[in-house]
Amino acid sequence: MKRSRKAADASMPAKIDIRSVASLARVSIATVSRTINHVPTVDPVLAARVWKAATDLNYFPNTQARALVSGKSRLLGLIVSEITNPFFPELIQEFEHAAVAHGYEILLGSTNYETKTMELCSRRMIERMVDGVAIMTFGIEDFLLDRFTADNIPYVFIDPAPSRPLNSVLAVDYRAGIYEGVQHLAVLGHRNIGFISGPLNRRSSQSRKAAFLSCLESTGLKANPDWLIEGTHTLDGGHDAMQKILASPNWPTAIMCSNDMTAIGVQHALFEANLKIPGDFSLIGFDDIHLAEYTIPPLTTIRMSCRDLANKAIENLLSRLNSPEGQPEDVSTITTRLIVRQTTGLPRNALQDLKQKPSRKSRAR
Amino acid sequence: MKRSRKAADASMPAKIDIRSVASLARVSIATVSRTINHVPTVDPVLAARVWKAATDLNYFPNTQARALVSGKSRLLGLIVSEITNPFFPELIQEFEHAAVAHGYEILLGSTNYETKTMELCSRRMIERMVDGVAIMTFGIEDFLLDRFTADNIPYVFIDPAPSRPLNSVLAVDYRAGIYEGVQHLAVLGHRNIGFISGPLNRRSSQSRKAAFLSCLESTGLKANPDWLIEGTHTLDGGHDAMQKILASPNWPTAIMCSNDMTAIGVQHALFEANLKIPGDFSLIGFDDIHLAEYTIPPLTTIRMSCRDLANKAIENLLSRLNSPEGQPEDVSTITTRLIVRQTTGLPRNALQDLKQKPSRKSRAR
DNA sequence: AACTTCAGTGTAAACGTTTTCCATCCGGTA
DNA sequence: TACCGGATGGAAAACGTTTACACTGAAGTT
Repeated sequence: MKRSRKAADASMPAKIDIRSVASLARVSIATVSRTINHVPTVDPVLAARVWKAATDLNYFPNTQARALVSGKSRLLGLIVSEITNPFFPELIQEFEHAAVAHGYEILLGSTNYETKTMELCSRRMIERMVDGVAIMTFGIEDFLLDRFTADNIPYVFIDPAPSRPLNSVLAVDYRAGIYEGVQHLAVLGHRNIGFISGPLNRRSSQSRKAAFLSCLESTGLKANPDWLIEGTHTLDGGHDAMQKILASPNWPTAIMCSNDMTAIGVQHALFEANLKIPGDFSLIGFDDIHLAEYTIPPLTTIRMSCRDLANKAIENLLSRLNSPEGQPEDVSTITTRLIVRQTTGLPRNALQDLKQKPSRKSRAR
Repeated sequence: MKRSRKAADASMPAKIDIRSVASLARVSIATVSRTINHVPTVDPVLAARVWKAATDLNYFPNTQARALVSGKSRLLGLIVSEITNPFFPELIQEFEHAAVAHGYEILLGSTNYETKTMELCSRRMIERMVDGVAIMTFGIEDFLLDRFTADNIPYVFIDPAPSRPLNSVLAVDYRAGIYEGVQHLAVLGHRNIGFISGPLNRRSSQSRKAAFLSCLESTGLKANPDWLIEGTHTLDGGHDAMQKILASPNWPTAIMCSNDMTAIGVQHALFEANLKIPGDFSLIGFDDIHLAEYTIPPLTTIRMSCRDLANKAIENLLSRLNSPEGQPEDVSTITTRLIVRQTTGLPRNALQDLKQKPSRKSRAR
């Protein structure tokens, strides 16, 4: 009665805890703890007995108890936008890989772009005492960040949060890749380029759009509002956005998308409309998910290395975790670059134009 | 000195725990606990004070401590094969949705088809004291199952594990959908059908292959070993498998795939070889991931509803969790069915054959 | 008026670990 | 022989909760 809250009926297998191991190995629980934590001062003979007992009993230490007393959960939080966008599984996999390499596990949260869900995710991270958290999605509310700070949990953003310390941001150089993309199109002869963004309540969507606009300008091209569509970073979003562009009075000759899923949606809208890629429209995606190689035709896209992203995030978190006081680590930068495949080509009617007004080509330079 | 292990320097924000809430609300910690756990007997006046204090302090209860003492983590484990196969994120999302609806969170594990990783995942599940676990991937070693049993953790499989209790299996009726698929092809006139399986060390891969073979037979068709390829359930695997088939002396006129990613890989191999779908080859996938609607052309496939799968798994786990002693729940069955899109059509040379030997068509019936 | 109930509250034990501190043991030295 | 110091092991406190139990009043019953 004393031992257990529930009546322990004989048929029930005995609980396997540190005490069972200790008694089987004929040592104290302290010695068991020291042994499995590889404290060097324990006598090899006892250690051997402990290991034998532990494996015989199939003993797994209880992480919750461990975390509770040590104050370290060896858990890293990862909050992403949407697990069904293949970019994130790839990121998650890299993140997990890097985490495990450093002896951590990950606790995953997916916000589905909802503020409420984001709050729930953050709560979970705190309740489960993560040692650090990587926020790979849009704006988190300040009171949650304050709560992280109060619990001394370092966090890292994928994009500049203006109000927050510099050592907690992972700066992505969207401009590099997007500039390459715009240049690539311009060189092919495209002058009219549309852009389908992600949901604009996300900082990273805004950044990508802003980068596009700025690159357009520095290439000497003008944006047409009809071709600047807010998408949702989903297949359906890309499809619908392209239909809107097709419904506009003039058509661009090329489309850039804020992510690859959008681009695949665009491909499909064009397929339905019986328009050819790159014959009728050139298309550039963003992210370079594995699938991009496998679309028909394979997608020209801008690569943002999720391995880089994951490694830099973990590195940042870990260094702040282990250092005395979150010193101002230099800001990590993630670069992006164009991967040319088969969805970009000469603009529609390029040959025809060439024949009719041969002067234009030379004028364009 | 007594209060804290580390010297508590004044600059450090005070820990927010149940005690802080209790003292701010001027009640005992028991009352705080009862309030936040919605025990009905607490005086509304005090409850109000507690809630106010909790929100003022931004208090989140520590899940680890909670789990430790109550013996319930309110965590459900989910072990999948491979997070980068889009079927699984869709499944995970459904699973999480259903779990949250019942007040549970999920702990995710991804095995990448490696036995070692599977063991690590299972360990984590046990160490973190999950209340139940759904195993949506291939064979787990017996000693791990025994450990689950020892800890009184109910588990559920996606496929019959012969040696295990019936109430822990989720039986998928692969045959229903595959039969529809084979029939569909046969009616179109296909007599030579290839099959690209998943990795055959997985029970569910074996089941799908066996179902295909059996359906082929009952349709009166014969299997050709050259067209029975073991794939990997990945894009690359599908691509490579199709190349093998193209290298064989005779070509089938249709291909069925054990999952959609494989089918997309096949599409790409055919694109590279400049062969048309469904003109040269008809193609059927399996799973019906969201992407299947978006391939070019859209993929005919066999739907296995991951919502069904997730809901049934959770239902099963929960009912065994709450019932006195794991009573023999009736086995849940998941059905599959054909979704016809645009990758299936008449066999290659069908019209030609028709012209040349009109008798064949009638003989075929 | 003296019991019984009972709702509502607080105290303290438990959960399974880690970690501090102290006791013991050993060999070596004076 | 007595003493010291360095290993090494064990007892017990601590982590932040839940929950069994005991206690308090007030209300209802005789």
